[in-house]
Amino acid sequence: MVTVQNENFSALQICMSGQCFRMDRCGENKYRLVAAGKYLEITQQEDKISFDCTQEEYDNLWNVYFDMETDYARIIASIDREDSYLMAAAAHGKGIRILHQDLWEMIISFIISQQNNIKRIRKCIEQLCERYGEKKISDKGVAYFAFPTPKALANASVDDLYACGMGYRSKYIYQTANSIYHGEFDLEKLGAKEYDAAKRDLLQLYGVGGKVADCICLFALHKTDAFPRDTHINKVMKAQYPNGFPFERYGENSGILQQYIFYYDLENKKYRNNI
DNA sequence: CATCAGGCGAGAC
DNA sequence: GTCTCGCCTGAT
Repeated sequence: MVTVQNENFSALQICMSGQCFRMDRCGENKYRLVAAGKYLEITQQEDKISFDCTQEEYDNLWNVYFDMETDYARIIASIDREDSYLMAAAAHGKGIRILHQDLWEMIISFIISQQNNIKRIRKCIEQLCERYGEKKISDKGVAYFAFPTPKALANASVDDLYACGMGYRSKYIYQTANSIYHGEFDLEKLGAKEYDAAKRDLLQLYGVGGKVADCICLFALHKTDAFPRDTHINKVMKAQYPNGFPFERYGENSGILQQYIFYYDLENKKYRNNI
């Protein structure tokens, strides 16, 4: 067990911010996650976070995965105090962090995410993992499925993927998995590139358009200047930033602010629906 | 029953 | 380059 203290970490907000589809709440203050082929449980009481793993695993994996060395309070402090919408959004989602997730997993996950809702995206991904991922048992004896390898998905037919509930995205997954598995698209070279170049490359993948490419850049390659625009963000931009979002001011932190806005809008919607 | 979900590709112009 | 259209599926 590794316990750390951080005021800008909320396991709940990370679950709900929609960047990670394989982390969820499993108890009052408990959360679980499958990432990097491993299963992790987290308990959080206010700013005290306990990771149920060895110190070595924390240092080598989760410390990076959860972006623990980045000072999110400083980023929030850089927000224009006269921008009351952004101030409120950041205050509300101050425990969100931009995760360092697996590139291949994010490519497939965000292809699935298009024209889809978060609940069903999660279901689709679990379906794929159960059918094509390796079954594993954690140190504590919990059974889980790792995310499928490129080989496993490349060997699935379009019909198989259709049967898994991927719908019209089946052909995208099929072709993208194959072009990656057969080395026609090289994942290795992407990380070193700048945001613009990485995005341009990702757009070559069948089923990856501008929004999905930005999500991959932000959540896997950690290009925090990527600013994914979905239907919700577009609505907010229109309502709150009719003259444009101040990208020049926020530069490489724009993507982090996008997550605060996305989560804030999501929460506001829930609140409105519960009246 | 229509509309909408964290869009995208294809084709028309 | 910009616009329109069709698309799996489940929830509301």
